[in-house]
Amino acid sequence: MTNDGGAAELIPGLGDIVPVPAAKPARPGRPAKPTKAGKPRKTPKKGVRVPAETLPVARIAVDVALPHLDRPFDYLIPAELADKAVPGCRVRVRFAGKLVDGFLLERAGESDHEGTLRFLERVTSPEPVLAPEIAALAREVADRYAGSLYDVLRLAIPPRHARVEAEPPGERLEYEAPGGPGPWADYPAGPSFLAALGERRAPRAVWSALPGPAWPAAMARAAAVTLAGGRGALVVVADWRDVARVDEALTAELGEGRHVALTADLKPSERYRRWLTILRGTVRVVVGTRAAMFAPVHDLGLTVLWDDGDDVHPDPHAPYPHPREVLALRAHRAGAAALIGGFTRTTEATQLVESGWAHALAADRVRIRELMPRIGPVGDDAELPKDAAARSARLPNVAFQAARRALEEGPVLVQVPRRGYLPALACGRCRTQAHCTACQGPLALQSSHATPYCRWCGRIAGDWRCPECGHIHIRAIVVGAKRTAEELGRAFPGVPVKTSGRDAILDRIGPQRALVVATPGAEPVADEGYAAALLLDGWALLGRADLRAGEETLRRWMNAAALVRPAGPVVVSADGSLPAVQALIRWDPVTFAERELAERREVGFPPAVRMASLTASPAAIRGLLSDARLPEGAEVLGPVPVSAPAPGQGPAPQEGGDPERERALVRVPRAAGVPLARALKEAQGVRSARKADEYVRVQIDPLELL
DNA sequence: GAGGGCCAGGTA
DNA sequence: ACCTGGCCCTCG
Repeated sequence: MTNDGGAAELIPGLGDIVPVPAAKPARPGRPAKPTKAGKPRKTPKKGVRVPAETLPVARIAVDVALPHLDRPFDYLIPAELADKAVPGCRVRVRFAGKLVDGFLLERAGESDHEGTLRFLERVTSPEPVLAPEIAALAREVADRYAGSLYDVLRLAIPPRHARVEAEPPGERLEYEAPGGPGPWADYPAGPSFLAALGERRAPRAVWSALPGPAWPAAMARAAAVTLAGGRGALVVVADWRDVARVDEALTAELGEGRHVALTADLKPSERYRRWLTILRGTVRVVVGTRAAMFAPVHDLGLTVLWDDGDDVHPDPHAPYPHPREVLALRAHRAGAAALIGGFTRTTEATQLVESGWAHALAADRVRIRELMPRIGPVGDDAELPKDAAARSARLPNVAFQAARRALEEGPVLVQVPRRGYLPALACGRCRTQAHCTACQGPLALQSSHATPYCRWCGRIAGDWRCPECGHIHIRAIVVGAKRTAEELGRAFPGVPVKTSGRDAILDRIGPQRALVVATPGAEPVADEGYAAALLLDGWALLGRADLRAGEETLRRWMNAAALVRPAGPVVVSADGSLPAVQALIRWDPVTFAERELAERREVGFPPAVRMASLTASPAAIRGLLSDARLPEGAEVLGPVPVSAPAPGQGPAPQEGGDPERERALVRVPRAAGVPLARALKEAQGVRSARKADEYVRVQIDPLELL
């Protein structure tokens, strides 16, 4: 900064005798290049290339990973590429001497770059794959998540498949208006929501879906009405099974050829083929998993997100954008409607309602009661059945009896938490989870120390005292289900046992009697609904040392319970006085989420605040933080050692993982989210420009706050 | 991240 | 006069 070329570099006193090369005045910070006398400026060796006659300057987003190079670079379009070099096309350019990929953002008449411009090396394909809407969206997403534009473009634009590109484009099919409100008749505000979609308005709703299998049809109807109004619709769901369900509903609603499904398991060619039909406007309705959030739907009129609390939604690639944020941004930018739906309510969606961004869209209580299952809790101290096999499966008697009766009528779902949850600390007497008195973070024990410490701020909690009962001893809650499908099978001899879990997920099952043992999120849909459901080991889910444990547990329970027939019995093994259990029993996730959000406001946790997590060695984290000009009110927690992988991400902690890796959290008021991202991005840029030794992983709004 | 210019200090 | 290494800056 002090060395800004020209006179500043001169030795005092010699300045007036040393000849100063003529500096380019317009560029402070860049020392003027003294062109050596007699040596002519280097000219490109390539054959004589001339720039295109009109708009010869191409602004290019270049594929370089460095944060400080995250800006467009200007190139000259050679005359022979003038027709192919259209905005949005893929190009190859020489950047810092190397050939790299890029996207042509726009063409311009001239450049404000002072130096000479290089020519584009080639146009990879004239297909304008980067639509202007997506380019602007990607920029905003990058800024929001402290990432770089190209990182987002990599997520947004699938790899090219040349042969597919050459195929003749299909034809756009017309679509007539659908029938009445369909499943939306069950919601008092449903018909007016649909009407607004049809009138090309932009209603935004957080939708509490009724239990049962009707939600894909409801989505399809909303998409159909949007399409009939002349606009496109984009639906994002968590996994391929939900994609298949919505796909089926869309086929029923729209007929063949008016929508596409995008999933990660498609072959690259098929994926690109389908994506191109969207890009080219042949098809304007899309359902897909998270990567579809960037699908370049023409005339976007509606974005839909299902089950926004599902932890598979955020993209695992930097900068880790969340579909809820991205779709909200898109809806906002495009003047499109937005629908965030699920059986439960996340605190984030609740925040959107409370801020006035979206309306709540729910059925009335009478209709909910007609369709919901009958839910009863059994606490830990519940009576065990007399049946020996059921005892060995540690199935509470109530659950055992309910399942036995229900098996007469159809399949019974048994939800068992996955193994490998993190151990949490709780009061030794009343089991209230132990929190840090300074920051409310979860307490943990490290094997070597006897005193618990806070996972977030690192404070030693030697003086812990239970806020509920005053007890001073802490114990570990042992988490992880030992029960197996085999054990349960023995309790119900003669009943076929099916399992659905991580490795082998069942999509759906028939109406025959069967015991279906599934881990949360992997429950198959029963064709005629389950006759009953047992939600086992609820305390293990609830006891997780995670900010979202309550919210997440309720989500998993309700997603399972929603698969049960109306009035079918659901037994949940958890203390009935717990708020999450109460919310389940009353089928009232909204009040629960509102309370949860109010509590987060009190203690300053997301989504009431914005957080960023920084993961690296302590030294690198400190380096980044000292470079970053954090916004007013920013508060740094930690760094503390990264203790274990996120729950649900794998069975056991990787022992021998880098002990140097630590994590710090930065929290700011919600309004300071973008300044925080900008500050961290800038600091990353400073570090990478000066070749900092180590990369710090920055994640905005991390899902896991352990 | 990589290549290049520039300076300093050392060497022929 | 020339070489070498390190630093720092730019990359269109």
